[in-house]
Amino acid sequence: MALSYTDIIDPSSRHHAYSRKQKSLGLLCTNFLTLYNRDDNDVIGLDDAASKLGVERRRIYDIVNVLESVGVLARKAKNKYSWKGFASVPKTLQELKEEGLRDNVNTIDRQTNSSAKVANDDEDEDDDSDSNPNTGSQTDNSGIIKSTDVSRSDHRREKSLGLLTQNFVKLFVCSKANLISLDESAKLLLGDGHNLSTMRTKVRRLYDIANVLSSLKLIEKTHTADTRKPAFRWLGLIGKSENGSGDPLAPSESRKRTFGADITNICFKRNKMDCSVDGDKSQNLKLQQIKDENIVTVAERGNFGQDLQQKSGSFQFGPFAPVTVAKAGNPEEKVTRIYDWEGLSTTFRPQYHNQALRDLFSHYTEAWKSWYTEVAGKKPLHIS
DNA sequence: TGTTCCCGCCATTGG
DNA sequence: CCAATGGCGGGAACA
Repeated sequence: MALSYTDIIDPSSRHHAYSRKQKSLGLLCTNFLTLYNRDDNDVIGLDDAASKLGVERRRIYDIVNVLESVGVLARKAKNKYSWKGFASVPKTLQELKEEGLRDNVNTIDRQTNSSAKVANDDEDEDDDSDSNPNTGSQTDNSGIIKSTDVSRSDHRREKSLGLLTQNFVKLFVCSKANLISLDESAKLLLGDGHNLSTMRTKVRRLYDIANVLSSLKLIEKTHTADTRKPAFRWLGLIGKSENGSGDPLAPSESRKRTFGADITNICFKRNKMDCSVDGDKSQNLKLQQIKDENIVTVAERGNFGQDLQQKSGSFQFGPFAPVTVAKAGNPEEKVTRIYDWEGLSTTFRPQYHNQALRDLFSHYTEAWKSWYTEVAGKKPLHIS
């Protein structure tokens, strides 16, 4: 009653009916990340992903779309996506921010959004001028800008999951608010013409997106301080770990997980159950423990459970959690890690409440990163 | 009961 | 024309 048995079921699983949690988009995304967030990932085939993850193709589209919206992936061609990694997330966020600010003049409200509307998507498309495959290397478009003018047939785009994701993210990045409830953001993202039905649908999508974003740890689920209403808090680039290159444990050991046991879950149908996965119980912990502490701003460090859930919970035997969490008594929470430079810049993202400061810092970070990218040739993507 | 959100039908789009 | 893509909302797990 009080506690759900699902959290304490025995490892070998008993009967149990179908469990939704095991098939959530968030988990799927985590697995996806686990599967592809490694060194050289040339191209990611949707079919490949679908079969490896043991899900239907439709679901892959879902996560891939939001992943792309944040910059983790880039669409290469039909059925093919390229892995860009978390390293390109900051850049994307920055672009989104600028775009958002530019789009809707000054609508930055204070903390509690009141009567301010942010990012209203009208009827027509919002002609995002950045839909080109910018491969992280800034500067001029290298070649592939064939977008003479946005295809006007993209009337469908306006309701796409991808765009919704970006707008949702803009909501956070453009305003100072760190806490937003879904129906709130749905209301915001929806003009005013809000039909109950329309709202509901929008919120459904938002749930989907939120789950994936949570998996990426860009946001976290919580509750509003005063109200008991559930909401999502923006985490942003706080502690991006694995960058695919600075990961200490990747090498030597089996980088190519030989045990795709749980990543590849092969159960379908709602009535079917029993995924016979041995390690999924630890994933069920979810992130409930956080409770809410209105004081915590961006500094988030207390979600070890989640961290474990993502990494060790998925596969591997709970390895490098220590490096990440290390200290626990450190008040200021500056996860000092030793990734590559990008990781560092990310980690040291200032936690000031001052928007201007953050903005400025972001700018410098961005500039530096661009430079680094060029000089170090981090991303040898240069066609022409 | 209200909230969360997975499933998959089927409209679109692209080749 | 067919295959890839992806809205959309019913309705069931969950709290």
